[in-house]
Amino acid sequence: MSSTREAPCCELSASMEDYLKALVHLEAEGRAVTTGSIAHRVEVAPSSASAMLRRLRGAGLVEGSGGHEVVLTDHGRRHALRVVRRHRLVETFLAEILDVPWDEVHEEAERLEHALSPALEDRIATRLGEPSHDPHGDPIPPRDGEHDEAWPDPLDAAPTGGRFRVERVSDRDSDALRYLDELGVRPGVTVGVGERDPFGGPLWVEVAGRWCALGLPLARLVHGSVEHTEDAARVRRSR
Amino acid sequence: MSSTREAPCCELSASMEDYLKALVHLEAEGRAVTTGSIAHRVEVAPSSASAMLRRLRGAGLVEGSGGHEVVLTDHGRRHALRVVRRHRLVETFLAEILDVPWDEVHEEAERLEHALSPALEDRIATRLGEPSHDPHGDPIPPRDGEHDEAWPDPLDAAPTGGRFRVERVSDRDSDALRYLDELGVRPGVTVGVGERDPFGGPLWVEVAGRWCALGLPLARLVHGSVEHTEDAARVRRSR
DNA sequence: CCCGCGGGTTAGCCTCGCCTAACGACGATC
DNA sequence: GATCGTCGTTAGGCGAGGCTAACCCGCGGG
Repeated sequence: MSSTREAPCCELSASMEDYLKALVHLEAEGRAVTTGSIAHRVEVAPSSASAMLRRLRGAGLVEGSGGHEVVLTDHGRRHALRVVRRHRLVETFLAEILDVPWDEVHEEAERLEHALSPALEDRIATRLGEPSHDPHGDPIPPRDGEHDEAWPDPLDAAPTGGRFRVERVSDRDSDALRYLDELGVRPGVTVGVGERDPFGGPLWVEVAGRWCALGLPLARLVHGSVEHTEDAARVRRSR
Repeated sequence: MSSTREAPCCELSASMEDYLKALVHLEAEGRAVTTGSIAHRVEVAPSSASAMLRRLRGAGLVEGSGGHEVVLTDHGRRHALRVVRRHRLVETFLAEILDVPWDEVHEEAERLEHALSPALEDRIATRLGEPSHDPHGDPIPPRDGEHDEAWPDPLDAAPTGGRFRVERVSDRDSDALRYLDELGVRPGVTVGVGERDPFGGPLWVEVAGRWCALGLPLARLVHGSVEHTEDAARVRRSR
């Protein structure tokens, strides 16, 4: 039972797992992976992140080489992806088996992911048929092996006039999720991309025949890929 | 998100929940509820239990009045039963929905019970049809209202020659559970009570037509009630 | 009557994870 | 080239929850 005398590396605290997860996410979003961005992500003072990074370095999960760059070691990445896998399996499980609405599953999974044994993780995966994506369209890392966490393009960068296939929606804002769900914007849905109003105005999209205006912050939560890639390349790199 | 500024009483730490659970269990088993027995139950040094009891007293969950007796307040009992409810709901859920074998559910639930939101607790209960008992036959406390945690009689006190209906099996020893399961001793099963070998020898019971010998420690894990209560009263109080 | 012993508490210490405040280093700016 | 933010780290604390060692109290036995 003691948390002290375990294998020197295999039992991570819930906090450590949260930091590892944050590292994977920042990396995947292409953001800088620095003490500050990590602190912001896990909602903690920079000094706290600094201390935790020292601990993670000590555990061989992270390499910082003393400089500014923070990089997961192979070992650290394996652990981190494991946590992400558990999180997304739980989300999928809650949505499919218990009908928890997709805007609530994230918060629940945030706590449950730390309480799942490997055996239970396997059972859930099996029960769900080894799903590849969670309810938000996030890819579920495999038990072991390669995993691509990269995000498709954001909706706000899609070319006007094109069709955009929604593949993945950020799960970090529950209210936004609920709103998008009401509008019908979900992974798997294809929407029409309309005008972008000037001066930071909304982006007009057509969902199931209805036009609606999405504020930029909202549009940026929606990711996917452009269908009929005629002349899209130019617009796509407009940011 | 912060664990600091919540309602001053409503969010209990996982440790506190474990202690509250221990209190309910000791009480139900008729054992003395003292610092020592609590410490033993939560596998902690007596001094640690002492400190925690001070905290629980401070939170108005426990009354000790300074003397030796440790008693749950109404408030404390409500919280404690809530934890027990979550634990047993999780056990039932794991067994029914994920086919986790009954000797494993306890350990998993031990961690998951602290990570369940009230909403999820309700969803699980609903999904399972508001079950009244978990896989070991332990009664699940209702959402609110009265609850009887008392144990039926132990098998080792059943009168020789009678029939004994198994109602509840202690979930604390996983190996024992697995063994009992192999023998066919489960809640709902009725066994025949045979001779008790002398000098602490095993108790012979007949399960589904087969006779097997249960050591006393094992027999004491099995609880239930005597069927055909002819002349049982005498034997039942023999300890 | 006193002694020993079992059980509870106190004292003192540790780790983890968080905080704020102060400090230092580095790049942009004047 | 001096100055000022922006970042990161260090220093110093705090609370929760553990531990060991020492102490204290009450009770049964000699």
